[in-house]
Amino acid sequence: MMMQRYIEPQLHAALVSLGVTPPEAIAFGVPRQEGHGHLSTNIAMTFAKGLGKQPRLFAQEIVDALGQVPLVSLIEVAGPGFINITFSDDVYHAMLRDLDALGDAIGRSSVGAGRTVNVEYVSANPTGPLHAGHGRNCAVGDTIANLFAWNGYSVTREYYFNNAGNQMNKLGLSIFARVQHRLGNEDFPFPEDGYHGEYIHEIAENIVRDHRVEITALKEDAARAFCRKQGEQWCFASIKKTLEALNIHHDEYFNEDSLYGDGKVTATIEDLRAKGLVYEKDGAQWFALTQLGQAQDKVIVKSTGEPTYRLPDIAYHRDKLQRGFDTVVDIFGADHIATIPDVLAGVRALGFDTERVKVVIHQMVTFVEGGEIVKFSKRSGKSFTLDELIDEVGADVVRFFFVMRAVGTHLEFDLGLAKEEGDKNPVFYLQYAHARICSILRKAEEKGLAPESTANISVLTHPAEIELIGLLSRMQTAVERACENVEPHTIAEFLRDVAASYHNFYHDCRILGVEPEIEAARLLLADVTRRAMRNGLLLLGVGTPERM
RNA sequence: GCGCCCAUAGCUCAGUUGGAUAGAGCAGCAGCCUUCUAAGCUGCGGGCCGCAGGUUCGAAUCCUGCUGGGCGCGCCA
Repeated sequence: MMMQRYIEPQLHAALVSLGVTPPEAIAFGVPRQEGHGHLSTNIAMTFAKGLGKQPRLFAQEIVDALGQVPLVSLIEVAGPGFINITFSDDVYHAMLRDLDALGDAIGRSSVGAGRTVNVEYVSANPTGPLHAGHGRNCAVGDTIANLFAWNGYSVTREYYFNNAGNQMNKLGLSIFARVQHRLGNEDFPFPEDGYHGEYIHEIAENIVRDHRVEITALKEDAARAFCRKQGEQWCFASIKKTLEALNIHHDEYFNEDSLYGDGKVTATIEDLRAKGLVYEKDGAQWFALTQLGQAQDKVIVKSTGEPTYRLPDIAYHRDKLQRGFDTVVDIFGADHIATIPDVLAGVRALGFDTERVKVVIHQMVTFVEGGEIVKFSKRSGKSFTLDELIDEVGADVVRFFFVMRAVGTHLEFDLGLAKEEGDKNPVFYLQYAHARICSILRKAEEKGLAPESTANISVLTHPAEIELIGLLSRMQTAVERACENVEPHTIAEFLRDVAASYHNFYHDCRILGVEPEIEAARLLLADVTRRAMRNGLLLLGVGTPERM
């Protein structure tokens, strides 16, 4: 598939003939600069010093040892000692054949075949609707899960939640107070740090409407618990509906509470204690993190007997590793950054290889419109929900905007640009390329033409055609690397390049109505491009419109 | 004060794991539709890659120290 396979064995042999032991994989790069060939290697420069030779001269020795290589039209030494390789068009034609033979599997890889991965994302507690900022975790997490799937891994998408803690009690109390207000008890105090959202009113209203008799008959404790349960159900329904709109579905909803039920929390602290990592101070149990190289010890069980979040988090990660996943991926926002080293140190102390755990931390999101920072919904003045964001700009734009930038950088979400339904919006650029191809294929069909694998593609020699094929041939590598480095934005970048290259090809090379042999070859190239674009968009969770 | 992340064109960001003359989009200017979708294409202008050292054939990229911004630093999660 990749170009380098047409030169690597020969290069390897040439190095051996010069008495050099080649590295396991010879490094190749695709030169940016026109005139530097299709592929380039710095192998001569990396060896020259150790051999006491001048890089350029050694490079020339390698080139001489290579001699003539089939399908290679030019090999030359350039710059400080690069070896630039220019292939004949035949290599591109062979690559296009290979791509076409993949059918709808273009961009897929099997590097992860037989391996399992658990990707945990979203994981918002059911205390309210998802807010707009949650969108990044949703889109990044789901795209990363897709990346693993496209690389052949068996993927479990997991949502971890806690419906038992203080926050849930606060939710219950807030709803209970609103219910009391509606039942005429207007002086009932609203909890100090309760939830003020509009949805609390909505939940209370539902309870009064549907459960008036029950709620008035219950004692206060039971009524509060009832409100909490109703709140949890409402919030979860809301969250799932929002995720559904983004086409996100989890396989597993893991309740933190279940870790207590089956004794895993207790077992975890006992195991840590057995290793001498737990001690008592001021009535609380402390986790001796300093013994594990961390800055300070932390409380792991409060003096009230309740664990802090660290303990169940360690138990949870141990559980995931014990479930046998080869890789465990956590998607967190930057606000959770401080907790990760503690949890990993705990898991490691329990004898697990934390190399298996990949933590992806995405930075925060700022919403901007017209140069102003947007923090609250214009409609309600309350917090800006993910639902509202989807309503305003559409699910495709939401998913794309949240993954188009590197996860490690702060993201500026330009609402003005996102709402733009025209040429300025980057997601439309990609979708337009796809729709444009589909349009051509429809037109071809009207003429009784269809893309055929048997087309004589050797007539594809235009630079725009060659460039497009070269780009498409790198898709699988792009998908593999995006997964390995957990960098979903590189897929967005890659697709932009493919779309641009296709638009160029479209502009320079007429497809329909030219000489039949060329028409057939270009039709096939267009269709291979369509399949690649379609797969890329699916990978990002973005729609693949056939008309725009 | 400590930890993690970030700093690249007027703005938003890429930068192929250390490579050759640092690239896109937007904004600005100038062009291209009697034929396949102009939501497209082409050209022009725009840079001390935050600052200062270091590592080496070679640094936007790696190391150290500064400066400026973000997120954390609880017996909250």
